[in-house]
Amino acid sequence: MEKQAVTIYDVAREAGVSMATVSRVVNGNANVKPATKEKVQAVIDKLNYRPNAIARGLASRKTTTVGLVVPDITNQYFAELARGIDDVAKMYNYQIILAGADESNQEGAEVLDNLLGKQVDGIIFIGNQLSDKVRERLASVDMPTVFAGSIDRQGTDPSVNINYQQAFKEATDILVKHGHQRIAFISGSLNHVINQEHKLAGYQQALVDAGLPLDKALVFQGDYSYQSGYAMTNQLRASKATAAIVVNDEMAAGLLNGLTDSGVQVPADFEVITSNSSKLTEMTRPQLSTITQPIYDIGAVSMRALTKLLAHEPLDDDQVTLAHGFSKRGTTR
Amino acid sequence: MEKQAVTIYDVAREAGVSMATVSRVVNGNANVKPATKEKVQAVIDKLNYRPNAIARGLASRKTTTVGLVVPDITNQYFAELARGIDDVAKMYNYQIILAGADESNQEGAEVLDNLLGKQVDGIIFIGNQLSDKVRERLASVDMPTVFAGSIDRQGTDPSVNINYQQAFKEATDILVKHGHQRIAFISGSLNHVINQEHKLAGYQQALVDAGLPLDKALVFQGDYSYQSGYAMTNQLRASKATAAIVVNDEMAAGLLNGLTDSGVQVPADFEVITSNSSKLTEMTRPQLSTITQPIYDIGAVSMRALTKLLAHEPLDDDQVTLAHGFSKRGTTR
DNA sequence: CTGAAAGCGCTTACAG
DNA sequence: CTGAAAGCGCTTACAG
Repeated sequence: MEKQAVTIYDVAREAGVSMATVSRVVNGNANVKPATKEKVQAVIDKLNYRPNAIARGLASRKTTTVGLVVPDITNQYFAELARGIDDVAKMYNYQIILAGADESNQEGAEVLDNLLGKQVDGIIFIGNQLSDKVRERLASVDMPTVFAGSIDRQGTDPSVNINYQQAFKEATDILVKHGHQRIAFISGSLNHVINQEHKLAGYQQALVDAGLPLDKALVFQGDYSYQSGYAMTNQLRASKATAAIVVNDEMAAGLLNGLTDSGVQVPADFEVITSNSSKLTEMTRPQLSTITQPIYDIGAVSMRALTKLLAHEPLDDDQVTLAHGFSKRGTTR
Repeated sequence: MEKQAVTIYDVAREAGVSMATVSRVVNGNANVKPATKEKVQAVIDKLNYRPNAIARGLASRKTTTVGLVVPDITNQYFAELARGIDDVAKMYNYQIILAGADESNQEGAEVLDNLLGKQVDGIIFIGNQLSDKVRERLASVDMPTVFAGSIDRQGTDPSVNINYQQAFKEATDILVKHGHQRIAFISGSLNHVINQEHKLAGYQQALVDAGLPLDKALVFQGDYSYQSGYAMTNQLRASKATAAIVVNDEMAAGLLNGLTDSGVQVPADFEVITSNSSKLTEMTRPQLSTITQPIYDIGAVSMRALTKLLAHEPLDDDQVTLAHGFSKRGTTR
């Protein structure tokens, strides 16, 4: 089908040199006489030679390809991370293989196997939770891996995140200062380490510091979707909560609209803080007050870290923590 | 770095057969005695053998990899298309290489070259407009290509879309019926064929049918972003328009919020219809009335078409048109 | 600075 | 039904 146009052999013959020399020119190897280099380069241009990355990958055992494991690319947070990753990958001449891995089923391991079969040089993991199966498999092949905006139970691999616990504590503090006695925590599954050990922990710390009780009836688990946020509205109202802090923007948007639809005035009667500062936070009305995090940068820094790993350069910092902030918008007073 | 665990040679030796036989078993070739097959499979399982896709790709000249060219994965419309594409790709055991190609600069050609270097079997193109440079390059290599939710000037490659012209005509008809005399058309660049020849054409047709004048002052060009929609507000008001139809949801969300912020009541004083029915249309307040299109399916059908192309199976239909509809929500009366 | 040759891990005719 | 061998298009020591 594809007409494998010109090979390294063609340019070697045409330029009157060996394949090895062509290879050196293509790869920018210094040990080539300038005149030779020019001659070869001319032929390359003339023949419009483009090296076959597959052959190169087989011979060198490096594919300049990295796998991006991501549960759902239509999620704004993940998509913005992916954008940062892809941009930096491009800079360093890596390609991204998308590995959509729905976290709710067991396809993660299969997806990973496919990636390994493709001989990716490394992996970037985005997601709420790494399944045990996947972690096991990952460990067994010792593939360079970076976690972007994601927390692994083990914490042995490099990662880039904000300090979720601190950010959630601060956000909860704001609600506490506004006098709320019953503040809800709207989470994804609490089996996800990032929720249980980081975000929930920050929320609880703020309550404890304020002398408020920890009431389990104020902790809700959704599935990160707009719908699950919307569907939570009645339960939330029944809990007598007067404010909520939400772990992701899609659920927060759903919740906000649910509240509004059931006649609750936000922020007058109920305050909401979300936590990803994705594009969505500007689109709702009122706009969502949010913990701010540099999502694009988290992705970019993660990919940069992976390129270092692959080049065997030292990482200044294994567990990078970027700065977070808070943006007061329309859902807080 | 990577320990290339076991090769086909290892399992051949262990199973007491030739590499060729192992290859046949792995590829499900029928010409293997059941007993042999079992024996080999047992060794494969025992050694946990996973074929090296790179070597396979080199030998067979097929990589089971397709390139996905997409301008911005953080755009909801594109992301939902990508999701459909990726899901079907997974079913047919294809991997997706993400090729982010900002349409505003010239990196498209480079990105395509990278894809070709990686020996992808085919390409799915998502985007507002294919640059001439890219089209040229694409044509010169005759790579199987499918356009997903996207229009190419030539229209020679297979594509999956809705009937944009008809959809925009119908949507404009609705606004006409509501008595609007000045209906704005909020577009991306009019140099983009999909806008000029399809969406704008449908809008204009409705106006002509209704005996309304075509006023260029009512046609606006943004860059598809929320910000560009928001920034258009004042101009739009100055145009004396009382309704608008918008080519994508992010701009529509920006416009809606811009109108609301400047004290315009939507839909009482101004009606808005958007056209992608992405998740965003539910998140705004009021929720956006929208042309509905099966975005996920457009992606899925596109990828399915590509798999057929790659298997040299006939395509029932080269230019697939899926059904569209209209969903009345809060921004129309 | 340059070339000959082996090898990367597979698939694919070709024989039998 | 199975195997021996060539070949996919490169890179990489090794020599010189």
